[in-house]
Amino acid sequence: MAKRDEVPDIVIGRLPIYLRALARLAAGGWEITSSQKLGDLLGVSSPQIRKDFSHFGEFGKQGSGYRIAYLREQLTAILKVDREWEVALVGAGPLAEALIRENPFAGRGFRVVSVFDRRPERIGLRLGSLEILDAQRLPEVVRERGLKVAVVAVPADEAQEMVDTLVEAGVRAILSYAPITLSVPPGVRIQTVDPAALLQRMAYYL
Amino acid sequence: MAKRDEVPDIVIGRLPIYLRALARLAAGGWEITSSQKLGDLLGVSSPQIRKDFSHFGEFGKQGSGYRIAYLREQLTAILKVDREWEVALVGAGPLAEALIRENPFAGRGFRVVSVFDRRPERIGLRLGSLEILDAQRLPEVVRERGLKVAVVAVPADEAQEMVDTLVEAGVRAILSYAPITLSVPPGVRIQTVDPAALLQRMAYYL
DNA sequence: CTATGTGAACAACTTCACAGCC
DNA sequence: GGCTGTGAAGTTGTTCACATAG
Repeated sequence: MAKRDEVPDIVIGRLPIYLRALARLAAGGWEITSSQKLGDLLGVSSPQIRKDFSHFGEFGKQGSGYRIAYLREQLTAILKVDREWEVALVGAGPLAEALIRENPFAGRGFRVVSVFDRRPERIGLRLGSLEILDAQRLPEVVRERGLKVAVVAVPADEAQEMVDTLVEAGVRAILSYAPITLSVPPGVRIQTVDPAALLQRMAYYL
Repeated sequence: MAKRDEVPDIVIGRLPIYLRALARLAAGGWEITSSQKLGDLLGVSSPQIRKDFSHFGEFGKQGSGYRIAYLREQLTAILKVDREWEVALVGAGPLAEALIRENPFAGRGFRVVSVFDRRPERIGLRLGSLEILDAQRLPEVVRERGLKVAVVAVPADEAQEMVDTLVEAGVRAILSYAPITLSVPPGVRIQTVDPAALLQRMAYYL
């Protein structure tokens, strides 16, 4: 039962969370789970989880629950992370270095394949196994490799310009670490990581 | 008109975004703005913004709009970021290093005052001006300094343990970079930064 | 005439509760 | 008996539209 027709974005946003939890359950040796168990683990109600899944199909067995391996397959396919997207990393500062070193995208559908910086003193250096390229070559490389995904880790004043360049070159999903709201044309997605904003949100309750 | 009685958390979550935009407007020399202008800048509807503010008071002038300086004062006070919260940073890997070097919390109400790591080879080293302390001393330092806020940047398997220790020592707001759902008791807030989850969320639309 | 602040109308999301299947 | 999948009910959040103030 399900059309992928108009699934609310808020539901899409929870699928990666479910995937995270399922990966851990699988790593812990579990093969089966239930909406109840998953919900307890995540602080989400069990009907919420069942309703979320129901937008895409019927993944469980009544009476027993969900086979974890199968559910992961389904969710990764829905999110299109059952493949590895090549990612451009724009900005080669300390944060970019941390991203390359700790690689939080590993095993989650993304792999950084090229790094760019505009500062002459950084161009040509290596970050992990990647050579830092001149930001001027960004459009060329994005187009040649057909990159659709990028991570932006440049100062706030340069971010919009970089985003415009990326979009122009064909990128359609951008993760930005610049603490500003960026504008993109329809059909392009952008998400901002703003740790200070998250702290401020929590400070209200202190 | 307003009780701060029961303001929806989703509204609280937007205040830092408004603050970000106001800071930029102020930096650009603007003194006055309107819900319309702010909304255009942020991709939010103008009634949304007015309604959000109305939970806390009346900050504007009919006919003219909002004085940016005054609005910033009010919002920082509401979020309790009109002061500087001292923050414990747990985990001294590359990500922690990037946080210290790029300091995304500067000017936004938070300052990292101590860094901890459990690995003997890292203890005693410096990160910026801070000496990396033995994670064993965490409860002691948190208690002595009365820290209420912490950032967790340790591997996923160690995160829950660190969170428990922090909470036990009195921390009440935690920002975690571990890609797992962590559990905290009532009265303690936690937010997770999971860049891979954000990318996965966007991948759905590719 | 412009732009806020806000009840009332509307839309979106979540939870309930139960039929149906394992 | 246990747990899913799902319409219907309930709740929460957003937008409208206008009275009101500058």
